Amino acid sequence: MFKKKVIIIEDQEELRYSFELIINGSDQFFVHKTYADGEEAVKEIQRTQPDIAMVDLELPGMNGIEAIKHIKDKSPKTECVIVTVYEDSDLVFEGLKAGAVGYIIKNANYLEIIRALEEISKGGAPMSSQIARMVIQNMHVNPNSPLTARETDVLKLIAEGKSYTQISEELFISKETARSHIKNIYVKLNVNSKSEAISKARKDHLI
Amino acid sequence: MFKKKVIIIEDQEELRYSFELIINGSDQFFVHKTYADGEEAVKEIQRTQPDIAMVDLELPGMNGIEAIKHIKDKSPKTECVIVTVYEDSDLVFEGLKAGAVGYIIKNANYLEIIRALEEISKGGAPMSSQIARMVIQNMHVNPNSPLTARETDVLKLIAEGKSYTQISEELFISKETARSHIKNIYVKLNVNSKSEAISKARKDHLI
DNA sequence: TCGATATCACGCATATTGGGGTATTAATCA
DNA sequence: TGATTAATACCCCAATATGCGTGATATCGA
Repeated sequence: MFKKKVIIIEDQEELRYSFELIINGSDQFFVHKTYADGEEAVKEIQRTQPDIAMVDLELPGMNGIEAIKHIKDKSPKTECVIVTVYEDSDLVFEGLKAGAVGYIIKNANYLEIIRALEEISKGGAPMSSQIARMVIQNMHVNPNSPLTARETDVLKLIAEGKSYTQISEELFISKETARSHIKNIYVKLNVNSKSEAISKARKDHLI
Repeated sequence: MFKKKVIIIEDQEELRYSFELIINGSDQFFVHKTYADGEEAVKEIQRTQPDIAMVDLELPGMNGIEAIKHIKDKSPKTECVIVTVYEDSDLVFEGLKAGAVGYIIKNANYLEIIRALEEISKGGAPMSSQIARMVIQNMHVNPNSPLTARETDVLKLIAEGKSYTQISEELFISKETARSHIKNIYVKLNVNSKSEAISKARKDHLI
């Protein structure tokens, strides 16, 4: 079995070196190269095509989020893992959205780092239960919706891009009834267009 | 320190009993009551107000998803944790959306169960790295968007519910230019309304 | 340097949507 | 039982969005 190729993007030299030592000490991974900034790593990414990129979020110049975006763009198979000191920052969240699959805290020990890389290798995602909670919270639907069940049905169809006519057909009601529901939805959500309703609904996790 | 109140909703008697034994054996949690179906648990939930509810997804009658929704509705402070045999089913995903904060597999051992409950207690979310990956995958943005940068800007504003006029104002372009971009977006996404564009964009994670 | 693509811009006809009303029925609840 | 709410349905008119056309400029890569 081949060792997986890892690159490290981390501006703190000490940390960079210690990660490198730990990873090169394992029998499943090896560090191909380390970088002190995102620019150079991104420049070479198409050639290097590493299996895993460990990316610090707080980088000088190009930040980690941007680096992750570029990496996933030019080398989609590379799995990015965030390296950060912060436990529950929005930055981590943004990094995950940009394409990272998990994160490692900076003072992780030998075992935690290797275990995280192993999890990535077998298709999992390393993250603390706190971050997991944050992510899950973000996908919860609001049980205290101001909308009625029927209005929620209609709103879901709006969010699927359906027209008045299509909505009325799918719910077996007249077009005018669909409109009535939609008008009520607009009043309750304090909006006045379908797109605004979708936006508000997503923001408030109503659907 | 008070012990946390736990209820168990699980139709398999053996499993129900073994969970109960394990949890009652801990010094941080106690089982207040166990249920073989969702209906009865939901009926009593307002009175019982447990700290944690362990909910099987494959229940006779009312399924686990519905049970979770009702529980979060009538006792929002109760943290629900999914109990299931399946590792990466859509059901788990639905359960998380409905309000669960994590999940436990049915053949988890003593330690895993207690650790999961502890994580919930301290505000985390217990889940396997596979489920975590699934959840994260679901929030990734697609780096291979067919849209240009400008079109993506426009699409984001559409998704925020902005009208042609508002979009043109925010981007300092004429209304007609905004329309041109939108027309191009519609062609590329193969849709013909703003709502449809939003729907497609979300499905394909373009924004 | 040619061709493709992105960006910007205008007009007109038609379709869809939104604002403001009104009204009936069934169910729920105080 | 009387009041309230949800769900259903219709009308008119104005505003907005969409379809189809046309065309200019700038940029980037073959």
